[in-house]
Amino acid sequence: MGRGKIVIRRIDNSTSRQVTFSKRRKGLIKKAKELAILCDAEVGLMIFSSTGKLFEFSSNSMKSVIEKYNKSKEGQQQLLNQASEMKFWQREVANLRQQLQSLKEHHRQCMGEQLYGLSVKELKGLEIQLEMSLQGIRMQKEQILTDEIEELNEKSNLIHQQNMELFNKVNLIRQEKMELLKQVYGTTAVNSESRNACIPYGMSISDDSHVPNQFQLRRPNQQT
Amino acid sequence: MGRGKIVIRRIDNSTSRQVTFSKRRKGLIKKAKELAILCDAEVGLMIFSSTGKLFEFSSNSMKSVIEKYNKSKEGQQQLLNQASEMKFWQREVANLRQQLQSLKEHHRQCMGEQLYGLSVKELKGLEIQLEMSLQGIRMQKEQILTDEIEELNEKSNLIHQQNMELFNKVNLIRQEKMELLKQVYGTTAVNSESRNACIPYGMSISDDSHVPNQFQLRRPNQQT
DNA sequence: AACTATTGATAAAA
DNA sequence: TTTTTATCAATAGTT
Repeated sequence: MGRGKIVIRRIDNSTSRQVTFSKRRKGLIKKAKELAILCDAEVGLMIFSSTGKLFEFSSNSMKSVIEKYNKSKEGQQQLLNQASEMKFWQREVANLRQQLQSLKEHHRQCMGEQLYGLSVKELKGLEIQLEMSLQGIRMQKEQILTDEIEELNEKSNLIHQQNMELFNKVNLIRQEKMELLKQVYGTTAVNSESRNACIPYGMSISDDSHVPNQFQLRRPNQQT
Repeated sequence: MGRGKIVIRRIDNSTSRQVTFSKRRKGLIKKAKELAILCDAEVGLMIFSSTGKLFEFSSNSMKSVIEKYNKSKEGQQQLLNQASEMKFWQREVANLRQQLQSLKEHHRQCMGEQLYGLSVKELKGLEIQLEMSLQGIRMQKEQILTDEIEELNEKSNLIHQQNMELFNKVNLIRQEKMELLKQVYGTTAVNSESRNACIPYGMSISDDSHVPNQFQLRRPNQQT
């Protein structure tokens, strides 16, 4: 049908191909429409050009045609698989919601709310549970505090030791200095200087504890 | 193209319609095929006869054509809707799982487990929370017990009252009987009978409480 | 299903 | 792209 017969193979000339596409596409859609009307058929036609542009015709809606197609190919096609997968996720959601709901309720009861429906026995169970929990928490708390105090004590001991060493060093140096002064000026001038002897804050030579006041913490085994 | 022109409307004659369907369907599919080859296009064609039988042509696979179609109609069509709905449910599942997870963890911490990462401050918070919960639970428990005791006391009072009434009735009847005996036999025979007077268990006439022993329960306001 | 007169589709050109 | 026009293909009605 045309000025000459053609063989059915890809048209090489791009322009010519485009023109033919336009004409034949129109014709195909027209014929599809006619078939649907004349023969009371349901037709769906999708055409993508080589550049990806979509042209379509459907006697009703393309959606219903595709649905019908998928239904017709029942059991093996994507749509049904998707449907069952969707059901799976929906069931999963329902299940999780229920779990969450019941856990929330239980948790609330543990927190002393919504107790109205519970029996004395159930309440007693909750009470015992909470007492045990409380005990665990208190033990943990005390453990942490104990550890902290121990650590602080060790630090304080270390610092005190350093302090004592420095103190001794200072006294040693002063003594050496006094010896030198004695050699230079004689004995009288030395005694007045000893009043300014270097003594750490809160510590006297007669103090036997050898621990400065600011580090005098309670020992762990003395606490509550 | 035929022996005569026709108008495009549903063919009334069933046989004629069937024949035309067969011819035009073949032609349509042929032309679709030609378009696909000549113009390097992707074509999908679905035809349902009025009796529901499916005829199809697709240049590649119908599945890929439908997928391409849906992708082309992005956001509005069924398949994508299904995909996005699926994504919604999957997100919902992930979300719920996380909620459940964190609630479980919190609950476990409330129950005195998995306390290793918590600070003293957090532990103190938990402790206070649990103490409050415990208080609530104990109050609820005691409320129930109090209510039960009150109810029992009311019941006991009622029963006791009935008991007293019956007791009085019995004594009245015995008195009447004694009067009758007195009239019949004189005074001597009567005294021996009075030893078997009907007295309720645990109750004597001199007992001022008027409450039988088995119902002597602690009053609610006397308890701990 | 086959035949054919006729119409409709379209290749090539503009 | 669309129109024109010469030709071929599709098919309506018939057998």
